[in-house]
Amino acid sequence: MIGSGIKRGTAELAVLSVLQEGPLHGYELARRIEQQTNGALSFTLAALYPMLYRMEQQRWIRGTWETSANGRRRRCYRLTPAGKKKLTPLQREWAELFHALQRLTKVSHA
Amino acid sequence: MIGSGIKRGTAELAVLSVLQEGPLHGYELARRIEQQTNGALSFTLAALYPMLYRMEQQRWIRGTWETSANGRRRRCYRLTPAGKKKLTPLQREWAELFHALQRLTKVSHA
DNA sequence: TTTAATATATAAGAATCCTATATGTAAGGG
DNA sequence: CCCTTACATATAGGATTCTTATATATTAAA
Repeated sequence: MIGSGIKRGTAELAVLSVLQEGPLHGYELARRIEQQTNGALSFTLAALYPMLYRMEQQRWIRGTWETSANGRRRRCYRLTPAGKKKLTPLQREWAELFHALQRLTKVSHA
Repeated sequence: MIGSGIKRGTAELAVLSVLQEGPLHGYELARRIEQQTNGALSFTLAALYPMLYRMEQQRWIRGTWETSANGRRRRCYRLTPAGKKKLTPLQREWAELFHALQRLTKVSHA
Protein backbone atom coordinates (compact mmCIF):
# COMPACT_ATOMS: atom_id res chain seq x y z
CA MET A 1 0.00 0.00 0.00
CA ILE A 2 1.09 3.56 -0.71
CA GLY A 3 2.71 5.24 2.29
CA SER A 4 1.00 8.05 4.17
CA GLY A 5 3.85 10.43 3.42
CA ILE A 6 3.24 10.74 -0.28
CA LYS A 7 -0.51 10.34 -0.47
CA ARG A 8 -1.29 13.60 1.34
CA GLY A 9 -4.06 15.54 -0.30
CA THR A 10 -5.35 12.58 -2.29
CA ALA A 11 -8.32 11.97 0.01
CA GLU A 12 -10.14 15.02 -1.31
CA LEU A 13 -9.81 13.94 -4.93
CA ALA A 14 -10.70 10.36 -4.02
CA VAL A 15 -13.87 11.33 -2.18
CA LEU A 16 -15.08 13.67 -4.93
CA SER A 17 -14.33 11.08 -7.61
CA VAL A 18 -16.14 8.24 -5.87
CA LEU A 19 -19.13 10.42 -4.99
CA GLN A 20 -19.46 11.22 -8.70
CA GLU A 21 -20.75 7.68 -9.13
CA GLY A 22 -23.55 8.32 -6.67
CA PRO A 23 -24.40 9.14 -3.03
CA LEU A 24 -22.61 7.13 -0.35
CA HIS A 25 -22.00 7.09 3.39
CA GLY A 26 -18.54 7.33 4.94
CA TYR A 27 -17.98 3.71 5.79
CA GLU A 28 -18.82 2.56 2.29
CA LEU A 29 -16.77 5.37 0.77
CA ALA A 30 -13.64 4.07 2.48
CA ARG A 31 -14.27 0.62 1.06
CA ARG A 32 -14.84 1.88 -2.48
CA ILE A 33 -11.60 3.85 -2.48
CA GLU A 34 -9.69 0.77 -1.40
CA GLN A 35 -11.51 -1.56 -3.81
CA GLN A 36 -11.28 0.66 -6.87
CA THR A 37 -7.53 1.13 -6.39
CA ASN A 38 -6.93 -2.58 -5.69
CA GLY A 39 -5.83 -1.70 -2.19
CA ALA A 40 -3.17 0.76 -3.33
CA LEU A 41 -4.95 3.72 -1.78
CA SER A 42 -6.67 3.35 1.57
CA PHE A 43 -7.80 5.72 4.31
CA THR A 44 -8.81 5.11 7.89
CA LEU A 45 -12.26 6.30 8.87
CA ALA A 46 -10.62 8.58 11.43
CA ALA A 47 -9.11 10.43 8.48
CA LEU A 48 -12.24 10.36 6.33
CA TYR A 49 -14.84 11.69 8.77
CA PRO A 50 -13.12 14.99 9.53
CA MET A 51 -12.44 15.35 5.81
CA LEU A 52 -16.14 14.86 5.03
CA TYR A 53 -17.04 17.58 7.57
CA ARG A 54 -14.62 19.99 5.96
CA MET A 55 -15.91 19.26 2.49
CA GLU A 56 -19.47 19.72 3.67
CA GLN A 57 -18.59 23.12 5.16
CA GLN A 58 -17.11 24.09 1.81
CA ARG A 59 -20.37 23.00 0.15
CA TRP A 60 -18.68 20.48 -2.14
CA ILE A 61 -20.77 17.69 -0.67
CA ARG A 62 -24.05 17.57 1.23
CA GLY A 63 -24.80 15.05 3.96
CA THR A 64 -28.21 13.85 5.07
CA TRP A 65 -29.05 11.43 7.86
CA GLU A 66 -30.79 8.36 6.52
CA THR A 67 -31.94 5.06 7.90
CA SER A 68 -30.95 1.99 5.93
CA ALA A 69 -33.17 -1.05 5.39
CA ASN A 70 -31.45 -2.63 8.42
CA GLY A 71 -32.50 0.26 10.58
CA ARG A 72 -29.00 1.70 10.84
CA ARG A 73 -28.56 5.45 11.02
CA ARG A 74 -25.94 6.70 8.65
CA ARG A 75 -24.95 9.91 6.97
CA CYS A 76 -25.34 9.86 3.22
CA TYR A 77 -23.17 12.24 1.25
CA ARG A 78 -23.83 13.44 -2.26
CA LEU A 79 -21.89 15.70 -4.59
CA THR A 80 -23.16 19.28 -4.95
CA PRO A 81 -22.89 21.27 -8.19
CA ALA A 82 -20.04 23.18 -6.52
CA GLY A 83 -18.35 19.86 -5.80
CA LYS A 84 -18.64 18.82 -9.42
CA LYS A 85 -17.14 22.09 -10.51
CA LYS A 86 -14.27 21.61 -8.08
CA LEU A 87 -13.38 18.20 -9.48
CA THR A 88 -12.13 19.30 -12.91
CA PRO A 89 -9.44 21.78 -11.82
CA LEU A 90 -8.42 19.40 -9.05
CA GLN A 91 -7.81 16.60 -11.54
CA ARG A 92 -5.89 18.98 -13.75
CA GLU A 93 -3.74 20.06 -10.82
CA TRP A 94 -2.87 16.44 -10.02
CA ALA A 95 -2.04 15.81 -13.67
CA GLU A 96 0.29 18.80 -13.63
CA LEU A 97 2.00 17.48 -10.53
CA PHE A 98 2.61 14.16 -12.24
CA HIS A 99 4.08 15.82 -15.29
CA ALA A 100 6.29 18.02 -13.13
CA LEU A 101 7.67 15.02 -11.26
CA GLN A 102 8.19 13.12 -14.49
CA ARG A 103 10.17 16.00 -15.94
CA LEU A 104 12.34 16.09 -12.82
CA THR A 105 13.16 12.39 -12.87
CA LYS A 106 13.56 12.28 -16.63
CA VAL A 107 15.93 15.24 -16.80
CA SER A 108 18.13 13.49 -14.28
CA HIS A 109 18.33 10.46 -16.58
CA ALA A 110 19.29 12.56 -19.59
CA MET B 1 1.69 26.78 -9.56
CA ILE B 2 0.62 23.57 -7.86
CA GLY B 3 -0.99 24.16 -4.47
CA SER B 4 0.73 23.19 -1.25
CA GLY B 5 -2.08 20.85 -0.30
CA ILE B 6 -1.46 18.30 -2.99
CA LYS B 7 2.28 18.49 -3.42
CA ARG B 8 3.09 17.14 0.05
CA GLY B 9 5.85 14.60 0.00
CA THR B 10 7.11 15.61 -3.44
CA ALA B 11 10.12 17.52 -2.07
CA GLU B 12 11.93 14.32 -1.17
CA LEU B 13 11.56 12.88 -4.66
CA ALA B 14 12.44 16.21 -6.22
CA VAL B 15 15.65 16.62 -4.22
CA LEU B 16 16.83 13.07 -4.88
CA SER B 17 16.05 13.39 -8.58
CA VAL B 18 17.87 16.67 -9.06
CA LEU B 19 20.88 15.53 -7.04
CA GLN B 20 21.17 12.58 -9.39
CA GLU B 21 22.43 15.04 -11.99
CA GLY B 22 25.28 16.07 -9.70
CA PRO B 23 26.16 17.75 -6.38
CA LEU B 24 24.39 21.00 -5.53
CA HIS B 25 23.81 23.39 -2.65
CA GLY B 26 20.38 24.21 -1.28
CA TYR B 27 19.83 27.56 -2.88
CA GLU B 28 20.61 26.25 -6.36
CA LEU B 29 18.54 23.11 -5.73
CA ALA B 30 15.45 25.20 -5.19
CA ARG B 31 16.03 26.99 -8.48
CA ARG B 32 16.57 23.76 -10.43
CA ILE B 33 13.35 22.24 -9.15
CA GLU B 34 11.43 25.32 -10.24
CA GLN B 35 13.21 25.60 -13.60
CA GLN B 36 12.96 21.96 -14.56
CA THR B 37 9.23 21.89 -13.85
CA ASN B 38 8.60 25.18 -15.65
CA GLY B 39 7.53 26.72 -12.39
CA ALA B 40 4.87 24.10 -11.68
CA LEU B 41 6.68 22.79 -8.62
CA SER B 42 8.43 25.19 -6.28
CA PHE B 43 9.60 25.10 -2.67
CA THR B 44 10.64 27.84 -0.31
CA LEU B 45 14.11 27.51 1.15
CA ALA B 46 12.56 27.36 4.62
CA ALA B 47 11.01 24.08 3.51
CA LEU B 48 14.10 22.75 1.76
CA TYR B 49 16.76 23.26 4.46
CA PRO B 50 15.05 21.20 7.17
CA MET B 51 14.31 18.56 4.51
CA LEU B 52 18.00 18.43 3.57
CA TYR B 53 18.94 17.92 7.24
CA ARG B 54 16.50 15.05 7.56
CA MET B 55 17.75 13.41 4.39
CA GLU B 56 21.32 13.78 5.56
CA GLN B 57 20.46 12.10 8.86
CA GLN B 58 18.94 9.25 6.90
CA ARG B 59 22.18 8.99 4.89
CA TRP B 60 20.47 9.55 1.55
CA ILE B 61 22.58 12.62 0.91
CA ARG B 62 25.88 13.90 2.28
CA GLY B 63 26.66 17.58 2.78
CA THR B 64 30.08 19.20 2.84
CA TRP B 65 30.94 22.84 3.44
CA GLU B 66 32.62 24.39 0.46
CA THR B 67 33.75 27.84 -0.59
CA SER B 68 32.73 28.98 -4.03
CA ALA B 69 34.89 31.05 -6.39
CA ASN B 70 33.16 34.16 -5.01
CA GLY B 71 34.29 33.26 -1.52
CA ARG B 72 30.82 32.30 -0.34
CA ARG B 73 30.41 29.49 2.15
CA ARG B 74 27.80 27.02 1.12
CA ARG B 75 26.82 23.46 1.87
CA CYS B 76 27.17 21.14 -1.10
CA TYR B 77 24.98 18.04 -1.08
CA ARG B 78 25.63 14.89 -3.06
CA LEU B 79 23.63 11.67 -3.40
CA THR B 80 24.92 8.68 -1.43
CA PRO B 81 24.62 5.08 -2.70
CA ALA B 82 21.80 4.67 -0.16
CA GLY B 83 20.10 7.70 -1.66
CA LYS B 84 20.34 6.23 -5.13
CA LYS B 85 18.84 3.00 -3.87
CA LYS B 86 15.98 4.93 -2.27
CA LEU B 87 15.09 6.69 -5.50
CA THR B 88 13.82 3.68 -7.45
CA PRO B 89 11.15 2.44 -4.99
CA LEU B 90 10.15 6.04 -4.36
CA GLN B 91 9.50 6.65 -8.06
CA ARG B 92 7.57 3.41 -8.23
CA GLU B 93 5.45 4.45 -5.27
CA TRP B 94 4.60 7.74 -6.93
CA ALA B 95 3.72 5.94 -10.16
CA GLU B 96 1.41 3.64 -8.20
CA LEU B 97 -0.28 6.63 -6.64
CA PHE B 98 -0.92 8.14 -10.05
CA HIS B 99 -2.40 4.92 -11.36
CA ALA B 100 -4.58 4.57 -8.29
CA LEU B 101 -5.96 8.08 -8.73
CA GLN B 102 -6.52 7.51 -12.43
CA ARG B 103 -8.50 4.36 -11.70
CA LEU B 104 -10.64 6.29 -9.22
CA THR B 105 -11.50 9.10 -11.58
CA LYS B 106 -11.93 6.82 -14.56
CA VAL B 107 -14.28 4.42 -12.80
CA SER B 108 -16.49 7.39 -11.98
CA HIS B 109 -16.70 8.27 -15.67
CA ALA B 110 -17.71 4.72 -16.69
C1' DT C 1 25.59 53.88 -0.20
C1' DT C 2 21.74 51.58 -0.93
C1' DT C 3 19.67 47.80 -3.18
C1' DA C 4 19.41 43.24 -5.18
C1' DA C 5 21.11 38.65 -5.47
C1' DT C 6 23.34 34.99 -3.03
C1' DA C 7 23.23 31.76 0.93
C1' DT C 8 21.82 29.52 5.24
C1' DA C 9 18.91 29.22 9.43
C1' DT C 10 14.97 29.03 12.71
C1' DA C 11 10.29 29.94 14.81
C1' DA C 12 5.38 29.68 14.72
C1' DG C 13 1.45 28.08 12.51
C1' DA C 14 -1.68 25.35 9.18
C1' DA C 15 -3.15 21.18 7.04
C1' DT C 16 -3.72 16.30 6.65
C1' DC C 17 -2.59 12.08 7.75
C1' DC C 18 -1.88 8.32 11.63
C1' DT C 19 -3.02 5.29 15.93
C1' DA C 20 -5.84 4.68 19.71
C1' DT C 21 -10.08 4.92 21.86
C1' DA C 22 -15.09 5.35 22.44
C1' DT C 23 -19.90 4.37 21.43
C1' DG C 24 -23.63 1.64 19.69
C1' DT C 25 -26.52 -1.61 16.49
C1' DA C 26 -27.21 -5.92 13.75
C1' DA C 27 -26.28 -10.59 12.31
C1' DG C 28 -24.48 -15.17 12.83
C1' DG C 29 -22.33 -19.15 15.26
C1' DG C 30 -21.73 -21.93 19.23
C1' DC D 1 -28.27 -16.72 25.18
C1' DC D 2 -23.66 -15.04 24.60
C1' DC D 3 -19.76 -13.84 21.93
C1' DT D 4 -17.67 -12.29 17.95
C1' DT D 5 -17.68 -10.00 13.64
C1' DA D 6 -19.37 -6.49 10.61
C1' DC D 7 -21.44 -2.09 10.39
C1' DA D 8 -21.27 2.98 11.42
C1' DT D 9 -19.85 7.35 13.38
C1' DA D 10 -16.92 10.19 16.45
C1' DT D 11 -12.93 12.40 18.85
C1' DA D 12 -8.25 12.96 21.05
C1' DG D 13 -3.35 13.20 20.57
C1' DG D 14 0.60 12.91 17.79
C1' DA D 15 3.65 13.06 13.42
C1' DT D 16 5.00 15.05 9.23
C1' DT D 17 5.59 18.55 5.91
C1' DC D 18 4.38 22.40 4.12
C1' DT D 19 3.63 27.86 4.85
C1' DT D 20 4.95 32.85 6.18
C1' DA D 21 7.89 35.67 8.74
C1' DT D 22 12.18 36.80 10.51
C1' DA D 23 17.24 36.80 11.12
C1' DT D 24 22.02 36.98 9.59
C1' DA D 25 25.79 37.82 6.41
C1' DT D 26 28.43 38.36 1.95
C1' DT D 27 28.97 40.09 -2.85
C1' DA D 28 27.86 42.77 -6.99
C1' DA D 29 25.73 46.42 -9.23
C1' DA D 30 23.49 50.94 -9.51
